[in-house]
Amino acid sequence: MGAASTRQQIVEAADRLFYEQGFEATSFADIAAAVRLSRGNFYYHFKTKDEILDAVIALRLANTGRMLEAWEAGTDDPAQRIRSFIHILVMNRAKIMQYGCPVGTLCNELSKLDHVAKEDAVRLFTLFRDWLARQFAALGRDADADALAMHLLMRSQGVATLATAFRDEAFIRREVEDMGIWLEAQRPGASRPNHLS
Amino acid sequence: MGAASTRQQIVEAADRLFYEQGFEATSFADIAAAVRLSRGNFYYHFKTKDEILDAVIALRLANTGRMLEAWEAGTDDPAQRIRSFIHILVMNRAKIMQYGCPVGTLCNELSKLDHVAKEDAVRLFTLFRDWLARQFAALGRDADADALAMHLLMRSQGVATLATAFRDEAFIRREVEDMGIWLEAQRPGASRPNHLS
DNA sequence: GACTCTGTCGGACAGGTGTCCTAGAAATCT
DNA sequence: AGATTTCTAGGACACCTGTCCGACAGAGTC
Repeated sequence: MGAASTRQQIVEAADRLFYEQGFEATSFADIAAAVRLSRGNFYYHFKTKDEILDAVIALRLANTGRMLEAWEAGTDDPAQRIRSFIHILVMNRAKIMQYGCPVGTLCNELSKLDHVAKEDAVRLFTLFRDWLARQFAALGRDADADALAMHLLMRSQGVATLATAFRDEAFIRREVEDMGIWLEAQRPGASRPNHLS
Repeated sequence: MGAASTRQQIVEAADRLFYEQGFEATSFADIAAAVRLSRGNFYYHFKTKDEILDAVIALRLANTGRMLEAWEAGTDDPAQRIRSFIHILVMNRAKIMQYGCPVGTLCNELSKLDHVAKEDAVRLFTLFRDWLARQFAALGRDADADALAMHLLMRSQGVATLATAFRDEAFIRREVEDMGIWLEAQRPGASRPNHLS
């Protein structure tokens, strides 16, 4: 098993632990135990804990990018692509009810710690934001595409937070359905009492 | 200065620090320094860190309860009361853009830590939830009052999370305005394309 | 064979953690 | 006044943190 594989194992274990326990609450020892490696040996692969965090964020950025590309390749209908985004709330409901949204909770934690990697973590949000905005633009909502993207992002974040607090699966499904109805109302020409929703 | 006052000072400092830095990232030493007390002396007032957390949650529950009562006493119009709730996003925008929502971020952190006080923290959400549901019921939406309350809570949580990530005040104001429009559409008899929003 | 490079180990290091104790100051009561 | 309770200071305790080092095993190269 070469170095690349070990390094990758470390990053993947850190990715999972940072999500499930939080960045601060996860120690070198935790990650070492998960990969079954001696703690001191980490110094060879990563000089500091922040370096691991950078690697984890880079991994998440890559994974997210691939996911968005797959959604884009899956269909030509922008609305259908947006529905793919909405659907992750249902697909990942079990983990979300336990640990929240990986992006939102990480950004929150890094903000509180005033961590240097905070901006990097926000790039995960930006990835979704820009992708969603492109879909809304393709849907014919060029003028307010970014506002619509932020609105949808906001909804998914709010759903994740409350789902974690109340562990309420029915709530997730109800709000996801409502997001679908909202999305339908965004098609140009549809009757829209609200300027956003 | 008696014990009650010192104890209160400790809890208030812990309240602020838990909000700004997070529970895990705040040490006894941090709180001691903030109150200008010797670290070891904490044992007299609080046996463990969890006891401080309990006291902080109790303080927040009391403060929140008082705030809700004040909103209720301020006007007889349920819609106006709900607008008071929505308005805290604008009023506390500076702190929210830096540290997020005190309730949401605490619940997220305690969920990840699988902390015993998690349920107590959720009671802060429940306080808002039940209060909002009562207002929606008074507005004539008895059947789905709780769903509407959760929907509004979800929106405020989502706005807080994204506002922290992007530090975007215009986004807050735009979404707050949209929440006002949404609220107007919830009056019984108003035209509503969505079953919730 | 000797040599280098890569990867791993076990442990050392200084410093911080939550917790806990004891001695004494300060306030209160009789 | 003396006695008693309330509060505080300072530091000890064992443990854990992120960081870092020196020794060494194995593979590949000359």
